[in-house]
Amino acid sequence: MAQITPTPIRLQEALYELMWHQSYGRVTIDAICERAGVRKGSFYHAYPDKATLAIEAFEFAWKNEAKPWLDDAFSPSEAPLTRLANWLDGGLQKTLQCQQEHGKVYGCPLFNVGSELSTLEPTVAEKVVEILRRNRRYIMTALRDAQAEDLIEIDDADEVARDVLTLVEGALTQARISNSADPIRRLPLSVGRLIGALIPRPSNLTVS
Amino acid sequence: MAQITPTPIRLQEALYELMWHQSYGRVTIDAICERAGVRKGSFYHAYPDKATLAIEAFEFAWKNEAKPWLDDAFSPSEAPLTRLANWLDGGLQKTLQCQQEHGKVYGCPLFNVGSELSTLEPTVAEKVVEILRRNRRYIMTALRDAQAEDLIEIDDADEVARDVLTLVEGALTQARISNSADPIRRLPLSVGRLIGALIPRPSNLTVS
DNA sequence: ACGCTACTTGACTAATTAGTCAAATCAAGC
DNA sequence: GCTTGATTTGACTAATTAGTCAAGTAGCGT
Repeated sequence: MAQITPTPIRLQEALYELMWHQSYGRVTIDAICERAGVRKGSFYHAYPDKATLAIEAFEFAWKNEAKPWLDDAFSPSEAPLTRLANWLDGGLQKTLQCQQEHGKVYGCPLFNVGSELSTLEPTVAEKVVEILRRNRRYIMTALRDAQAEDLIEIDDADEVARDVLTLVEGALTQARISNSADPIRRLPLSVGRLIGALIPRPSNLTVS
Repeated sequence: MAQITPTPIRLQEALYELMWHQSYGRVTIDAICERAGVRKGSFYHAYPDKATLAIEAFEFAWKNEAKPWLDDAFSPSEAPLTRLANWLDGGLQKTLQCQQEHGKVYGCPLFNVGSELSTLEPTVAEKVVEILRRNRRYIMTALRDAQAEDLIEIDDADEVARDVLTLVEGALTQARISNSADPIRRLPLSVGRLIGALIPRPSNLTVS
């Protein structure tokens, strides 16, 4: 078959979406193959197991979705706190769009799957930690700039960046559990409280 | 067999610990029965399915573990911010003890399982939401008292209580994913930042 | 056109798992 | 001690699932 997209990529996309919408454990190899339009033999030709595929799926999603989005939202061309606003607003918009389409709030696949697999598939959990760390760098940079421009007063940008990410991921998980976007809607105020400043309105109104 | 503990309770305890240490999806009925020392027929005599058992397991754990602990930590006999300190420190101590025993940090079963099941078993997720709400009330009460005693300055105790719980649950999940108690260790400072006050030392040094 | 390699297919096995059920056992009242 | 109802047991079925493999096919360089 002359597939438009190569098999490994289709498998990555299939597992990524399935485990985000359901859970890692609930997704069978058969389900991945069905969604990817591929037979099981091809799966095992491309990957030795589900965990290996999951790791590549996360990396693929980072490179093709998360990173471009974050690079845009956290562009140094914007004022530091506006970057945070763009990021939070972008997440909310994505959530609302997804909610309209599927009737569900799915939260953050990294956090969901990472928490599910930490004790069962350490290699996947390690990948999650790595990507979360990449996320944190964006926040830290913005906070440092905000501090340098006297927009906020914090002692340790790294520590506060951890807290911001923790709060945001916590809210995304709350949103998933309660199937409601409200915890995400509240985030600008909440993050503002945490860093001791008002998060402005976002500048960037595009949604992918 | 004259079991010391009745079968339903043993099943609840078995599933609770297994799904906390592993994940809900990974735990089979057989595994529950084995750990409870009970045959599968008895399981189906006591419960129609795993989800129903999970809901009762959460309620059981609330009544017998969480509530007594929270009632103690958040006792109005203590100063409001000391209550928060007791709560956070108690969680850390539990985590460290568990880490010493099993070599793993498991985080919060409510949040882990809630996030895993929100799209798959809504009834279980609803139970999780309910118990999280109970948790929030303790925080809210302490914050109101702190506000009344001019220890903190917040506009809406309910909103801030949500943020505190979100931050704490987020940190517990981070701790699970990275298998490290550090995110929990940081919590007094982080929560202090969020409510704009220094969390004092805990008064209560007992660990169950 | 030929041959080589990489990929795909479908049919297969073995193992796990949820769920059922009739028979056996227990506990409690009489 | 007997009866009755609740509980437990172990053996069973049917379905799902991971993983294998020999044979087939497509694509590419020559």
